[in-house]
Amino acid sequence: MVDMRLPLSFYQQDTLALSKQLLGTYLVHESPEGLTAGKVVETEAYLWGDPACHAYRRRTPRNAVMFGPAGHAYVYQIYGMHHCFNVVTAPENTGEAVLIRALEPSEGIDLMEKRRHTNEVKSLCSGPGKLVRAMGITRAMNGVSLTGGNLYFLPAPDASSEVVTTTRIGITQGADLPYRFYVRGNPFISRK
DNA sequence: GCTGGGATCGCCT
DNA sequence: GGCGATCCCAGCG
Repeated sequence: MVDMRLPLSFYQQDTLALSKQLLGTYLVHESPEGLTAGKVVETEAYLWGDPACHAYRRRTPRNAVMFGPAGHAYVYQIYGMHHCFNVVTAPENTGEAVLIRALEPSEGIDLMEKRRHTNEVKSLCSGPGKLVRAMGITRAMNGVSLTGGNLYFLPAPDASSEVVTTTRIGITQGADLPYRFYVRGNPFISRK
């Protein structure tokens, strides 16, 4: 059987380009509890020199993975209780990443409902903290490869849909930068 | 050592 | 729509 997962070269694209390229792809997690997958419908870019980026100041233990090679997972805890999942991009020693903000659930919806304690499919993955929970992604997966493990992306099967570009959510620094992207009209995004 | 704030969510009004 | 939960860690002293 052919391994369809997106290759390393996919993640070595320019970060803003990749933020848009990721829309329509499928994020898959083969966990011990079962397989879950969803279509990426909302992303945000965090760039080098961008004050909202965790790598803005310097390399620290928390953001170290962002400075590593592209195609790895950066998972961090936020507000003491939630986690966010990012795709590391850019060459080594350049801290850039794409935050995955929302998925349209496609596989393992029962398992997602169990993990999220809700049966409302529209809200299973409609936010960065929610999708991490629904997909069974944990802090222990910070730094894992997206090209050689059980967490990976599959190519977008359909023709690309219309992408809306807007400002990012929940930040104060760099709030005016147009680094948020989502699939127009998709009901599974975190907000308009 | 301390302390303030954060790429959020869900419940309450 | 507003706010409290909750904790790691960066930055400063």
